[in-house]
Amino acid sequence: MSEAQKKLTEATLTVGYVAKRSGVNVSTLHFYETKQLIKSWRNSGNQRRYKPDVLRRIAVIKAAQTMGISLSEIHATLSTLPNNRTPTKQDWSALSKHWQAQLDERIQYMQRVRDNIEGCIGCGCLSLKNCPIYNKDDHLGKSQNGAVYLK
Amino acid sequence: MSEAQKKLTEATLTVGYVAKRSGVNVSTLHFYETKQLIKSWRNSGNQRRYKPDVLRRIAVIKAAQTMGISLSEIHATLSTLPNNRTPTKQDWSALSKHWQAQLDERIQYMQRVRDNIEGCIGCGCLSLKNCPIYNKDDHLGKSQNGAVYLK
DNA sequence: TTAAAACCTCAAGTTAACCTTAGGTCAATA
DNA sequence: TATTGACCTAAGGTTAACTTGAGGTTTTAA
Repeated sequence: MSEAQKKLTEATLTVGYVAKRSGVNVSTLHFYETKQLIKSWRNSGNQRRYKPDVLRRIAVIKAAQTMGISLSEIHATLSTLPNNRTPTKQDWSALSKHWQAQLDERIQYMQRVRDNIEGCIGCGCLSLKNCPIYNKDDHLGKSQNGAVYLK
Repeated sequence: MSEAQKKLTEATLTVGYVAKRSGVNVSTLHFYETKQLIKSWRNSGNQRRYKPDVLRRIAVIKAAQTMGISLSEIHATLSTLPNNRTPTKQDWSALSKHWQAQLDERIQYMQRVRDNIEGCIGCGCLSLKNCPIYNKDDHLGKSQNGAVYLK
């Protein structure tokens, strides 16, 4: 299908509209594009145009960030989505399953921290060698640092 | 008297020793000092010397960071410790209680996210207005962003 | 005593995830 | 048609929490 036909048959969104609908800044959309988290094409005047499913994509990015997943991890996971077609509900569901598991791990780790923090602060394990908090035996400890932004 | 003996009798620690014992870099100790998280005095040659309780302080800082508490929050909490005497076990215990509560909140929030993420990704709340994840009604949502580093 | 190891300060670099600004172009509307 | 608002790029700024490097001093140990 030609570009012209696409525009006629599918709704195409401007960057300003997408920004308003998704609640992120235009600059963030630019930024996400450089990070290959979203994509767009250009109209004749070099302005960005988006397919509507970019909105869900952004929502997913934001949700994942809320879970403490970094943009690079998000990028990795998003790139498992089908490239040739608009993702289905099943596609998105699989993503959420993936992240749910990560989140479960993090929650368990936090619980362990919570349950040990007092003893740890009160104890004499100054070298941090025996501290249960520092002995993360699950692979959480080995994973690259994932910042959790709870804003 | 040798410096080694001094360490035994007066228990004053050098920056290198503290770094090794606590597992952080010397540069980090410098940095923490500029942030007023720890303190030291200088010997005649302008080198830092520490009281042994700096080790516990560092352990606490690290533990709090593990819980996702920012250095500025840690600074605020640490400054509630008595200034005039070495903190007792009770003092430290009070600190841990304080942070435990915060951690509980974060865990609950994460659980809410986990329990809602699939529905949220699958649902049509593209404006993010009705999404349970974005409607953090507890004061977690209003707090300054606290990065959780799970390295 | 003297060389190596440990310290010192100050400035600048690093990473993530954006935001801001400058200097222009494009598009919508009165 | 002309103006205003929306867009564009590229570079540089921001914050947190550190790290690295340069250039010089102090301590320790053989």
